[in-house]
Amino acid sequence: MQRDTAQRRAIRGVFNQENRPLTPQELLEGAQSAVPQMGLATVYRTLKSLTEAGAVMVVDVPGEPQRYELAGKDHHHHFSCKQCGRMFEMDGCPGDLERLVPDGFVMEDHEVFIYGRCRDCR
Amino acid sequence: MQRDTAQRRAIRGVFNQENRPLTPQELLEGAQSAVPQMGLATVYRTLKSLTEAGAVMVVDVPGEPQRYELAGKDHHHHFSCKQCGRMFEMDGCPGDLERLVPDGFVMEDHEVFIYGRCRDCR
DNA sequence: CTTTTAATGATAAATTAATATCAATAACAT
DNA sequence: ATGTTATTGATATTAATTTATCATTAAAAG
Repeated sequence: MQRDTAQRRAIRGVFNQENRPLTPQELLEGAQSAVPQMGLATVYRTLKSLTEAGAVMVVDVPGEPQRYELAGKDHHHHFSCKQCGRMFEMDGCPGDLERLVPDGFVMEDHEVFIYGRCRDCR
Repeated sequence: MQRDTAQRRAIRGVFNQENRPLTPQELLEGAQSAVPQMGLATVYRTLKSLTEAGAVMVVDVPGEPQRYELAGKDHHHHFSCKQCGRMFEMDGCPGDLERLVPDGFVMEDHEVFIYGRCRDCR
């Protein structure tokens, strides 16, 4: 059976506290305030099981390692701070992307990334 | 001095012919129809010098290796075909992305990726 | 045609991210 | 409290991409 460990509680805690897409490294550092000896392998293992269980989603970011965020959110996009490197969620959607699609091409999905300075860094 | 070689002509030829963001592997395969013995190192070396010269730009794609495209084009975004894996350019821009940005955040840049089927694959 | 040396091809090495290994630890059913 | 075994931490390994090495080739200047 699946066991309830301090490490997993810590990782879920970081997701709930930060509420933004996190890298395995960010999760490790965040979880280490609760479980200082935690290793990176545990983060990856926990991410794998949470992803398979449908509790978290992978976010592929251009030019960066994968990030993970809690599943079940409304459709949204992401803001990446050029200064602190953190990624944030933005509600909503540009809409009307269909007009960008060349003739004969079929749109099935889309991603929007905005880059700049976050509230703390500007 | 910089020498004019068959390899460099072949790589520039692939850029001009395809007119879309290409991976080093795609460039290698395309250039090998002109210079069959070309190696991947030559592609990377040529990309580095073309990038430093400002003739090509890096395109970071979510979850994929870097691609390269000719510099100096009008502002545009990219379409990625889920079937053949090729990436295409799309003129234009959604516009009005500012309304997505959270209060206190400053937008400096943006990227839009559309995923689906290209004309050849649908 | 020679000479000089930038460029190439083949391959090793470096990077970075993610997974596998395995002895030690700790959840939890009894 | 005890035994079983899922989980962990440390580290090795794999995988994917990019860069470095170096003997050989060939561009172009004289």
